[in-house]
Amino acid sequence: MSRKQQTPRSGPNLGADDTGCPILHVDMDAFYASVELRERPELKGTPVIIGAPGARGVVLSATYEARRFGVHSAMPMTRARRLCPQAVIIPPSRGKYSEVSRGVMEIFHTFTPEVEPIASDEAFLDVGGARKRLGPPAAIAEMIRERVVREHGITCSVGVAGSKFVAKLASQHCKPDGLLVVPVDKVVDFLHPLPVAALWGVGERTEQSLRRLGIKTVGDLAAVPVATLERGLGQAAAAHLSALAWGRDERPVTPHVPDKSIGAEETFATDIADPVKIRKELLRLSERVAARLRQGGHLGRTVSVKLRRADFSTISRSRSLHESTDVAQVLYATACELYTAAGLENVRLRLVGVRVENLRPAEGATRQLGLGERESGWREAEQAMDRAVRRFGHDAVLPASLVRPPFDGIDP
DNA sequence: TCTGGGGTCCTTCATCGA
DNA sequence: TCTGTCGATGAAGGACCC
Repeated sequence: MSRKQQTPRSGPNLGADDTGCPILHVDMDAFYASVELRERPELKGTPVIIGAPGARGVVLSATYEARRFGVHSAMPMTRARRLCPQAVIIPPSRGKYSEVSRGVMEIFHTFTPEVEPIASDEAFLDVGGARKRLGPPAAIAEMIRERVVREHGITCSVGVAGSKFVAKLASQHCKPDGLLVVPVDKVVDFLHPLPVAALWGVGERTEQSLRRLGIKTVGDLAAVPVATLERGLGQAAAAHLSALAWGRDERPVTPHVPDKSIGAEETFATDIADPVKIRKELLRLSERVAARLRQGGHLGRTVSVKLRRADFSTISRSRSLHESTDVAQVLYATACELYTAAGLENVRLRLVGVRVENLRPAEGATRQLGLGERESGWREAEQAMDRAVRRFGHDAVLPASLVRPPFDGIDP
């Protein structure tokens, strides 16, 4: 589901030399749209856009027929509809995509345990250890593509290379439904004609900065001394991009990357200034985040709130607690304090968010009460809520303030 | 044109203790 | 005792990714 412009696709090159190319990047083609089209085959070959039809949605995925009209992921739905009025709009059903994603990831694991998922629709695989058993990487890539189509009815593209970053560019290059091997001795030839925006880490802003330095292609970037880049981009980005421009990327495929933060946010259908309604939303988000913390076995120590004004300017405020928590009431109380301290009460907001950082495993963590503090019982109450939700479904238990009285006329 | 939601990483700045 | 410096840490914001 890459949002970057795709470079022209090349034909399959199964015959290319894949020696020293154990890394595969597998990327589903127009993932959400492809999943929907399995149930709506009559829409195949037509423009289809996946996205919430409401006023403030963005495009989550679009078929290649819709992309021909300039529609792409993350584009506001209003604009997408203007560009392609004949497109069929399908609201997303995330549960369905998660299910297919799980199935596809299971297929990957039958080839190698070295699978690093980077999104629901893409993953890196290191098949270096599978060569003896299954053959060379390009052959494995072709087997994976064949199984994904056969078992899930959707296509994917696979890049095969010596590093993650080149494999990723290769899969973008051969989309849709393609396979591209970039042999070790052809990496520089492959990279240097590409636009700098193709590189991982170069978004709109960085592209502008590079353009000011006269850099348009990866080859241009490679020719510029790191010290010059540092002045425009900062130390880390300069070193990173300079290495990538020469195809240097030592990052291994890492199957288990621990979570660093968990959060939830909500954009309102219309802007809200009423602090009572904002706090209600903070409670709802705190409940969601805390439930996910408990589900994942995490405790978090830093609580941050995100507040986006009607003009889209965004501020965040955070506070580290004395002790890590997974209790919604603690998150909520902190979020409310941060909201009040930010001085945005009665200011029109379009989005609020709650996030918890500095995570650590809940297992084995000791709960230390502060001087004079009494056990509140919230944690036990919320764990009981978790059990009820697992048994009876999502709306089985809610904090009283989130229970909507009948006909109260207030937007949720 | 009017911008979702869930994340990671980096930079800058302030503060604090040694 | 005062001042400067340095590193660690926390907070805020921004850019980027899918």
